[in-house]
Amino acid sequence: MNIVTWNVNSLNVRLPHVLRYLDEHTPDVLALQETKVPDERFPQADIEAAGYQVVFCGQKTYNGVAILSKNTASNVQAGMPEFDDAQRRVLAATINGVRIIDVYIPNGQEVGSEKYQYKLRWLDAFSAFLQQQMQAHDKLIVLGDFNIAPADIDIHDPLRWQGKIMCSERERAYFSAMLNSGLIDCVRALHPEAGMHSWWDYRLNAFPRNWGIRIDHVLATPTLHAEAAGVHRQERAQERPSDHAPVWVELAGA
DNA sequence: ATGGTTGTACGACAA
Repeated sequence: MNIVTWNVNSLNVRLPHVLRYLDEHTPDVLALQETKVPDERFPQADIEAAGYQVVFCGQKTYNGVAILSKNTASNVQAGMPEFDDAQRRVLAATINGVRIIDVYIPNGQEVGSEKYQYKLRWLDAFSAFLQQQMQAHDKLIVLGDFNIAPADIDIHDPLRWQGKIMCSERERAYFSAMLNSGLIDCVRALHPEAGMHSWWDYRLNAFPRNWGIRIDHVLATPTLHAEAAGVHRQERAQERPSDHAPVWVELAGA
């Protein structure tokens, strides 16, 4: 199974990019974040015309997640049952016998801010939700925009970013806990080298300078046997691109 | 230089 995560930063703007990507790469599953589309206006027909099924959970202006797949999704769950949240950031579904959890983890804005506190509360809830999901499913993938750079090797300029949002010790501790629970960071496991960035700021000419950070991740149970992974960074070089590139993983165990 | 760009929506705010 080939699975991809992509923060598209508005599906209204990026629908043509997504349709072309599906045509070029034909992934089995594509998890999107920041669709910024209410459910009643989701472009379901366009995606189905491309040969994909889709489940989605969105809202106006902010957030929003969707899972596109060749095969049917079952046991679809929007949001975390134990965490009442107006922000649409979680969508779980079972596809090809694999539990897939699509996440858009809060950005947090700045360490110490109110939004940072929300990010930490949100991560507390997600940790509990993930633990429950892992107990229920032997084959599980959690993927999406984590807004966490797990280690200094994931940052173009670690000194500049030290202790900043997405790099603070408290945020990284949540990521480490997911690995300690038995999940594998597929891209890092297959690519120990630096430079596997997934996000480049629109500002400061960051992409041409390769001032990137690795904050989009695919974590999988060892039962899924990730055998190849990478970043489709050419998508960041397209006309009117998202500020994130797709991150893909090929799994032999599903 | 603590800079600047994009999306949403039409003025800020989020990222």
